[in-house]
Amino acid sequence: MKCQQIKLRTFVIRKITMKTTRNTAARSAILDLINDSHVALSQPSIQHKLNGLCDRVTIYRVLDRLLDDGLIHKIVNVNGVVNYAACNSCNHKHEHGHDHEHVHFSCRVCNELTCLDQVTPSFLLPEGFQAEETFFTISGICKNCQNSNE
Amino acid sequence: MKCQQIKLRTFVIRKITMKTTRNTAARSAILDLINDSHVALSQPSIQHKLNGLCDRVTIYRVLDRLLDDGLIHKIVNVNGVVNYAACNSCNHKHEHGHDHEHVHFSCRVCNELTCLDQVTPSFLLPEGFQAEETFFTISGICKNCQNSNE
DNA sequence: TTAAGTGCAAAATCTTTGCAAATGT
DNA sequence: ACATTTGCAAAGATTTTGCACTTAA
Repeated sequence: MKCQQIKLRTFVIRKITMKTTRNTAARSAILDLINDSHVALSQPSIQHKLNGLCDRVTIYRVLDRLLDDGLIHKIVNVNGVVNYAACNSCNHKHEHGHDHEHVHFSCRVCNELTCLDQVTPSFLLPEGFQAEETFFTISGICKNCQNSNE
Repeated sequence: MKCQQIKLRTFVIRKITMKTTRNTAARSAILDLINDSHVALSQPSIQHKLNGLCDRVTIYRVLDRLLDDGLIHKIVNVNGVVNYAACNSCNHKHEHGHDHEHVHFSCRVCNELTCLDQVTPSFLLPEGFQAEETFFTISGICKNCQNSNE
């Protein structure tokens, strides 16, 4: 309860002060990486791909900023690892976070996390529960690994 | 790929050697806690409830063992926190993990994670993807918080 | 008795914070 | 010029590992 209020307040402050976003090397490198990737990337994998271009901490901060700016979204994989992906299919309509009604697929073999923008599961909630966001991840074997196994 | 093989091997060894499970104080206390809870519990919340009865590390190890024995299942909440719940509705039919087709509900207000055993979403995967397990979590406001808000 | 389980200390991982220096606009 | 962003060091938080000690069966 308290936590929610604090978050909301921070958000309002950011919008009022209207900080300008600077196009730094770190920011564009990270954004390019995420935009060019067909799978979601974790901080460690981004760090590895950047290969020392910038500090560990900078990556965390840039990712937070990109989230804030609505350019990427955050997906927690089934193993608890946080991943980031480009916001192609979001329409930002929810009050509490973006609209990410689409499903994610977590491959057991290559361990990659893919957005399945087309898939929208249907479900019926029991009385009394009010849904705001869905986090649907299906694990199994992805297209690539399936094909390369034949 | 390599990781998968190692995991499989460990699993086989455990089944062959057939270790006997000892009914220790820690194990039964933790299992009781999880069985008696209507929501999923995280390691920190279990540790708090046990109030120093056993070591932090023991809790991790007992939880691993209970998972292994199929008495509990693991749910990663939308914030990445790992939770554990009793295996009431599992039917253990999958080769890669249990069958947890049911949905979990994560409450934004009380932060509790509940199993919705009745709910089974339907979806259609794109060609090439092979589903084995589903990890479906819906966040919003749970029954309790909805009611207490009226 | 003795293998399984535990406690403690220490390491490993991932993430956040504070502050001074660097940099984009 | 100056507010934003970065790097570094350090702290937090969570989970794992090694090893000697304890305990259930």
